Amino acid sequence: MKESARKTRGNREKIIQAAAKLIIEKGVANTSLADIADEVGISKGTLYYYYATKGDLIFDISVRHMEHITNTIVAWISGHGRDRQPELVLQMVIETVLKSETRGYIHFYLIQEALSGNHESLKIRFTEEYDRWLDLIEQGLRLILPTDTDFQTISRVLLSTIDGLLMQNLLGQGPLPLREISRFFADYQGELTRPISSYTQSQN
Amino acid sequence: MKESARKTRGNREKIIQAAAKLIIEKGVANTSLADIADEVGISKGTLYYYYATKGDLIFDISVRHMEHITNTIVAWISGHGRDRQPELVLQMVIETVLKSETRGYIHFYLIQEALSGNHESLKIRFTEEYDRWLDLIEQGLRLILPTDTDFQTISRVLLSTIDGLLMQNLLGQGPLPLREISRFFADYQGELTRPISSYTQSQN
Amino acid sequence: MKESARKTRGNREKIIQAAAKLIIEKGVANTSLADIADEVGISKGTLYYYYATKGDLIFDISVRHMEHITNTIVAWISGHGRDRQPELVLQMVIETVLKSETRGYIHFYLIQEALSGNHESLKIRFTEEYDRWLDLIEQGLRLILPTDTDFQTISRVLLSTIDGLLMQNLLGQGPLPLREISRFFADYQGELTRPISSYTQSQN
Amino acid sequence: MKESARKTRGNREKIIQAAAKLIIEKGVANTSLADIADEVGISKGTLYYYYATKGDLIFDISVRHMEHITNTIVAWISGHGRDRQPELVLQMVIETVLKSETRGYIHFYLIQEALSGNHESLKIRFTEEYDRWLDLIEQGLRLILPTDTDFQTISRVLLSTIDGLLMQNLLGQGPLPLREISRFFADYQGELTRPISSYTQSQN
DNA sequence: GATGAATGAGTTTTCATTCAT
DNA sequence: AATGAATGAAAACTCATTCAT
Repeated sequence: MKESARKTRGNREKIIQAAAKLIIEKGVANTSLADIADEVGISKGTLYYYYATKGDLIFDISVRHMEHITNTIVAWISGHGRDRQPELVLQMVIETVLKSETRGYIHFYLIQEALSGNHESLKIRFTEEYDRWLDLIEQGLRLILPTDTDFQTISRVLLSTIDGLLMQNLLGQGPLPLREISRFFADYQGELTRPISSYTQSQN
Repeated sequence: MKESARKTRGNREKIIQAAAKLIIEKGVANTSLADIADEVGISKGTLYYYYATKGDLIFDISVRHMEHITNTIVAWISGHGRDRQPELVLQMVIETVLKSETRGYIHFYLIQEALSGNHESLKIRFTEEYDRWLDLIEQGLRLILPTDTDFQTISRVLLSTIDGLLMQNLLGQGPLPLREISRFFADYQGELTRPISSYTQSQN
Repeated sequence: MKESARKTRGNREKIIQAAAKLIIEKGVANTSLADIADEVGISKGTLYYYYATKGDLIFDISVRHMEHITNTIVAWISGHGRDRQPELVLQMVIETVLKSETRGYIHFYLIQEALSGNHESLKIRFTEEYDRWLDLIEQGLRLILPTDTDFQTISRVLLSTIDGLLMQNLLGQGPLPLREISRFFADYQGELTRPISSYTQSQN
Repeated sequence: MKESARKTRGNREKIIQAAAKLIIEKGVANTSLADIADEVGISKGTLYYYYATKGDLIFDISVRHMEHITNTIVAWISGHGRDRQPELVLQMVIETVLKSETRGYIHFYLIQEALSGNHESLKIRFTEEYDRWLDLIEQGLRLILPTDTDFQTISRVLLSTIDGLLMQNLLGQGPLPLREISRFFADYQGELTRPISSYTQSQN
């Protein structure tokens, strides 16, 4: 019992790792279940023993990926937030996401899958998680930026910037000026209280 | 000859329009050549008369899409740049990209295709175009932001933010605070000359 | 144009014939699209050019089969009804259905498919057609049986009997006493007007 | 030993019940061994401890089903035959088969399986049992119909009618006129001795 | 220029069956 | 007795691409 349970977990892990590797290399659409099974060294049938559907597998990978991101952000906040210069903290964050080319790429491919397939639940999951990330980033920024900052907005801009940079990075855009970008956010001095001039309603 | 040349061009146009429409709705991967042919009202065989390959068609669509973006940016700079408040100009830019949900989506899907398939030349083309856009945005910002701004960095952040917001928009993230984001960029006061503190090298 | 249209129709016909043949031999479930394609001498891909779905093909075969039965019944009524002994007419009808082992079997297999798969529309179609057959049989029997017969009931019994005999025939039940069965129906003298004794309500 | 033998029998019973339930709902083809194992609450592996093959299981279910039918007919004859009006007895018989929609359906699905798969022995078994049923029905009818009836023929017609009605019932054919059909058989007055007119040989 | 027909390689998925523990 | 894990063969279906007319 214990034996097989361990085996199961081990194999699930192997499958996830193999699938993630292939997805990072080729994207979800170009990674077939046959490819994954080959990579793990099992048969397609066995793969289906662990995941009833390709979608299920992708969902599992995505959830783990999101958890990883969340954990990483949390770790930064609690561990490194206080004692460093804002700029350096930000630089670390941004670089961590982009530098690990492997980990970064999968983020894009998974979102792409959430958007292209019939994966409504995956889409929802990502949306929820983005909200969580925004909250966490806001918390983190409160530790290193002046209190009169518009934290909500800067959090959104920071998160969006990271996503955008990731995309450009994947495209092979040359070296990104990460240090300058970090400084950009660290130096932000926008006053929260200034009245907003009206152009149109801010709607989506 | 002239006759048929005109016809050819007309059909190419129809194909592109139809394909773009379908891609916006379903993404590249879920749009088959049969779908496109149907939408145009021609046969698949005819489609192949105009484009030797699905990749060729996507490439053509992409190029036109990039040109459209480039033109739009240029128009903003030359036309609207001077006479308005920075904040309003930025808000307009951002909203224009995101609001036209239709047009925006195709950008993501085309990049996705450039990254997922064997479309090295498309990837390169996108990379080059991104550089151009960065330049243009920088030019535009020089007209509305204080001269001591780090234009290069803020341009990159702005462009990345737009890409990131687009992605989140596609995911169905609720209403984005576009007005606040515009103000965020308009209010940026970071000094260009401040020395950069060293953490690590800024590389990709 | 004419050329290809003819080709299309010809191939559709070939496919239907081949599929019918295989279904008669092995039933629908045991007849794969690969089998059918092989039998016709085309590729699976080509098969899908003609029928978008296995269900579509089965539906088409079913409709043709039903039409064939309907036509057969109509032919009996109009052609042979008047001038023969009731018994002989009935015998002919019953034998025609069962004798042509080929044709008969497919009826069972198609109904089986209608019941086992997700073929709601096929089921409906069969139900409608059964109603039509009941009407037609009733018309036919009016020509050969005494006017005070309960035509509706005897039609239903006759049709059900044929279905039941078909099933038993398929099972390999030895020679069926078709001549006696025909006489059974021909000799039926039940009076329509006798009051029905009440046991319970006659509901389904 | 006794202990385990009892357990074995108990589990076999559970498996049969579960399988029967699923077959009635979905037919044999749509009932997988995994479904059955789930329904019983055992593993697929265990299922194979009790039945070496899916075919074996189906065979066992079929045999029990046939026994059930046989017992039912016998019970009618011995118990209810004598003291009622023929028509009511017949109505009861017919309704019993069709009304219990649950039980009725399995008959069709099992025959379907006997015919579609490679179940020669099952086919034979059904054929034999049909002969037995014909005999029994004949015995029963002798108790309630006039002695000059052609019992063999009417038995066959009655059995076939029931099979046919069952099929139409499954198709969803509206309410069947069961009372009228019962009366049809009860009122039959065909003389056994009338010479058969010759049309062709009565063969299958 | 245009088209209908044909194809083949690939994809996801199902499932009865086997077997070591 | 029981089970979880593994498998392989087959199934339906998709689609970019080719080609004769």
